[in-house]
Amino acid sequence: MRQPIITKEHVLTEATKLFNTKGYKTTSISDITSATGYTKGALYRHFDSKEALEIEAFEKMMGTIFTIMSNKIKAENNAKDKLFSLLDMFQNYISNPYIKGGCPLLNVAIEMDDTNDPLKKKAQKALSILKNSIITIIENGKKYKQIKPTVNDGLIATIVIATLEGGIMMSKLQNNNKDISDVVAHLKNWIEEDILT
Amino acid sequence: MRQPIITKEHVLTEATKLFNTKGYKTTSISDITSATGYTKGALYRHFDSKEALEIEAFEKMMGTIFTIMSNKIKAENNAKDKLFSLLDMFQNYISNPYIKGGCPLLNVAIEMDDTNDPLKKKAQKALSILKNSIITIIENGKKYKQIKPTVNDGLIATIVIATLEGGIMMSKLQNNNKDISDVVAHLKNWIEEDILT
DNA sequence: TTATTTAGATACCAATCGGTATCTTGCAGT
DNA sequence: ACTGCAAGATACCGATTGGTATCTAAATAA
Repeated sequence: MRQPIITKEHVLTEATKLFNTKGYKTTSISDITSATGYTKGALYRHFDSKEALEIEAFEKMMGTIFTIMSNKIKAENNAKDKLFSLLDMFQNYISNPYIKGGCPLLNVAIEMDDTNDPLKKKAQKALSILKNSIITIIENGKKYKQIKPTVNDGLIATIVIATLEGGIMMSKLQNNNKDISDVVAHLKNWIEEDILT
Repeated sequence: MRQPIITKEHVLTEATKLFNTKGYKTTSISDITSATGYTKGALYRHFDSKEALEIEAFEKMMGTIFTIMSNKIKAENNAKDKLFSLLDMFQNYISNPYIKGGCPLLNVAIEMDDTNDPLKKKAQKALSILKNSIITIIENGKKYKQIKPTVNDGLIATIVIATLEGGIMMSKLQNNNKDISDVVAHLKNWIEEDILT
């Protein structure tokens, strides 16, 4: 049975796991072929190059995360619950990740930051989407008097993202849940005391 | 003129730069030899393997940073100034780094987190040293009534480190100083309002 | 001055890298 | 049933990987 769509999806899925755990440049084509059981010929029929596969894998991961995130945010009806559900998502991600290997954005940011690799631009874009969704929550929260009108939207988004990503790094390095939990608890506290009305 | 000590130092310095920018596993021996002008024969006389060189390079970087950090902390004589000098150090690091390529601890943590590479243990150790130096500042600050006796030392250290490392990631990804500056300003604010007496 | 040690250069190794050209074969359309 | 296309396998390419064995020559000790 030859099922090209399934084949492509299978390759993409396995490549995704490998890139996010081993790293993009340190994952070889043969790592992917031996993980899928398909050959190089099959892989290169569906993807123009390793670089194209890397990009598609990253975008798939971020697409998955942003879709889930968007649904969780929409499911809540006030700024506090929206922000908290986003924080909970990051916390749960460590113990029960949709994709193994930690945050794909953080991984690409660190691997590509000193390069001109196309993935760097993709990561910049992803970070900007993440930041904007937090800013939007806060803006709407202000409109409905749930959030102090004086706070700086962009600054809050930056602090939240930086703290979460740093917490992920620490928990992953130490195979802990503690650091990300502590970080999320602290952010919730901070939001309650300094951000909400 | 043959100067083995200088040669080894030269190789180690160039390897350090390459590892911290390109990544450890993606930097090849020939990258290092062409950066130094020395040959593979010279390199392998001074280092048993690439892995040994990686470890020595990482420890050199962390040693440099911890030495500078320790001096800056010792130069201040109260908890607030000690903490602020540490924050300033991280902020200045982005615009004027001792070692190019961002925080060596963060880089290794992300590259090695899903591996059993010996560098992972080294990074765990480095994180623990960093965390303990913050904890020590806070403990001493409590002793001299500069810091609220109720605060949780370890938690503060975790929040500070996570936020700083996340800020570094964001600034490096976007070639900014803004994110790390915002993050440091926020941490200073937080320390003044919630931590100090 | 001569002998010994050793820093560093050169030349090689098998294994693997990303990529391509070619070939076989399963499947859809007629 | 036959034909044509495309999915996937196989075999190859030159370049590069980390590592080693050998050789030359500079520095040191006698």
